[in-house]
Amino acid sequence: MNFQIENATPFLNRLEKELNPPQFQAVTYTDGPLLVLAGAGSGKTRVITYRIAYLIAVKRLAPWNILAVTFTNKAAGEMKERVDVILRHSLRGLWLGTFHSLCARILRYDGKAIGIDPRFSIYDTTDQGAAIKRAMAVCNVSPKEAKPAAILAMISKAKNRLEWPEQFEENARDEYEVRAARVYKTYQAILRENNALDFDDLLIEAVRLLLHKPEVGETYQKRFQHILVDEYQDTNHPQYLFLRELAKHHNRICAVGDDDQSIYRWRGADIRNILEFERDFSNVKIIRLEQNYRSTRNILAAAGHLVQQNSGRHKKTLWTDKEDGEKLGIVRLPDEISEAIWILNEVSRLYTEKSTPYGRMAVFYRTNVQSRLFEEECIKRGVPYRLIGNIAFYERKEIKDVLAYCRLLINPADMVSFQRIVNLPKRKLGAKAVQCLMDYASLMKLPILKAAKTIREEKHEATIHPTTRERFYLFSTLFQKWHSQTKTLSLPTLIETIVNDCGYSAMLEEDNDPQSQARLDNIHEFITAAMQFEKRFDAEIPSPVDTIVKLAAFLENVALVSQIDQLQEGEDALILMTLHGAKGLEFPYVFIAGMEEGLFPHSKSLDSKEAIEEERRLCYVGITRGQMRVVLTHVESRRLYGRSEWTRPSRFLQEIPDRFVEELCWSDAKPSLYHPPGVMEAFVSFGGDSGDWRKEQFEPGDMVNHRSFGFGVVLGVEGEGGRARVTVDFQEIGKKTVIQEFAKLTKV
DNA sequence: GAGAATTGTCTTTTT
DNA sequence: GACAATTCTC
Repeated sequence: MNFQIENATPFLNRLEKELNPPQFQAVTYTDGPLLVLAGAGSGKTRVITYRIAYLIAVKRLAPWNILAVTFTNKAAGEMKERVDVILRHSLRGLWLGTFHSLCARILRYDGKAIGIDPRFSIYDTTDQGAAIKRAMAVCNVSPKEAKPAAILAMISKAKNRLEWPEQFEENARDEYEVRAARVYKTYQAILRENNALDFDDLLIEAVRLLLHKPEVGETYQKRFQHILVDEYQDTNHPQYLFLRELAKHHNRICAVGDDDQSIYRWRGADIRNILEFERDFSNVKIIRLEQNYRSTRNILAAAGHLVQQNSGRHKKTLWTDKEDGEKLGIVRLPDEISEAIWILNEVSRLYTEKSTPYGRMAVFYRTNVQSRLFEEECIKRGVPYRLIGNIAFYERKEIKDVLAYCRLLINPADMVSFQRIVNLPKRKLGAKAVQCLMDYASLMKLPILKAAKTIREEKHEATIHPTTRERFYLFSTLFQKWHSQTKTLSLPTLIETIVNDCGYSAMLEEDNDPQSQARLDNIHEFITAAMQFEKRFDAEIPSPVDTIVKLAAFLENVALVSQIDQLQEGEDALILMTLHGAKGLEFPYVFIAGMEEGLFPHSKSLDSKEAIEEERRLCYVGITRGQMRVVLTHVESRRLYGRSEWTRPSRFLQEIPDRFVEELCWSDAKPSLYHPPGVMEAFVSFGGDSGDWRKEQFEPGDMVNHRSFGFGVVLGVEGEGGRARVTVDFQEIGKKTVIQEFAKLTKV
């Protein structure tokens, strides 16, 4: 057995040296189900990776017998890498991936047993949208009486309860739900017709397979002697069932998580999974990891007191042997613009005065719209920044278009893809003709691409004009051609050929849209990704494989790997992201903006206790990302959705005991780290002498002087008096809008 | 079928 | 206020 390591003792010694006692126990306990309650910063990932290594190196397990599940592909990738580094041993056969990718894998191997064609497409949110709209049209439900997204949400919830359309119909309590049930049924029929599964289907079909085909289930149950799950607090019901079924035989499942960091209830995560783990599995051992290696005492205590307000949680007390550190800063500012200015002032200051690299600082906010001001402020000052988690690469239109071509090549029955590209670039195949063809295909039970090909010969089909039929035929021949080339072309060249042959690149080159070049670049990036994928693929599977198989594997990868790792290493940039995006990360300096009632906690969570508790956990997650210093900002009035409103400070601010907090207020005369010049100095004087700069009226054309921005010319004035917003073209830094009473402008 | 006008939406997000 | 999605108009 070539994966064995000759001598396990050095490895064991190393474990004892590098892990604290509870961590060591969590890595080496293998007698039964294990729940590791790992507080923030307690070395959770470490435990999982070392445990995998331990199982292979000491327990002599084949990688093949281990199943490790994570929530994101990024986490999966990092984990594999880390185990690689520890073991320096082949991990071939190790199943490590997300729930969705592992379920897809099982279904491709064994889905046949429950009637699933292994070539199925995976539909993402956009594809689902197209399918649901079609289903609604079929059922005569207009998008006005029910929003497609709302119906989809209902369906997804039903699926998470494992309710098939029939049961959903039975349980329907009113006319609306009865109709929703009909749409659900039709939607499922459409997916089946297109040989497609949506994300929820991947999970529930895998569960169905395991439950109803014991002979299939058994092989997996026997195979996976050890199962490891990360972020267990975020599992939903089908995921729980999936694990429970797979763990049946060996009963050795190790779940790692932190109920205090459960922040995805709104998308189906069931916190009860982690709270009731002991009930779900027999003879459970619980290990708590309570030593935090990340944050100072003040940060930890503040976060701990905050989250303590929540009911129904596993009790645990995090501790650290680090020093107290600085208190948490709380800053109150007049509006969201000064908030961005203030935070960026701090960032610049830390950068210049303390030589803190930008990459060691992060700004978190509750909603994505808040990011804009920070982004603008960064641009104005030339501070490099990295906006995390906006539009995913594979969500871009041009990429989805190319993907649709590829998918149709693999799965000729995929109507959603067909519909997307049949007239893109323009082929004079309008919506009506396409609809007729789709009806024809459904009627004849033909894959849509086959229908496009044969409709030319269909003499009885009078609804479609012969010329149009010819065009459909022409379209289908493209795919025939590509199919014949899959034997000779490499994966990237195949995709390139597709993009060129179908006229897509020509279309982009010809039009005058300034975005087109960027689109072309994105497509090239996509082809590069295909190239890299092929390289990896060839390394793992050395025997020659038809390109069509690689394409299928690549699409699978793309469908499940939503966004490429946006946090590039070695690049020094300020990190901007939502609090949700922050989970699992850490930064020496953390700013959390928008600590106001209605924003954080968000207005949509104010009327439910559970929702508020989730917001509180989110705040806990945010604060515990900080290693050295955490500053929370809130504003008096905030402009949201076009209107400006007065706000109240977030309740979370009051829930942190005073002794861990210092109010950083502008009237504090002593200059401190959190009391930068420029804008802040304006605040200082604000309380004291009322200089005439407050009353002064500026007009466009006035020459002015600013304490830190220097000389400039007024371009425009909005409003009156101290609150007026004055736009000035500064000599040094260019155009900028300042609020008169803080900017302390003087006429020259 | 393309471009203009209007309407509606505005939490978090992975798969 | 910003943006996307839909509907209207030619």
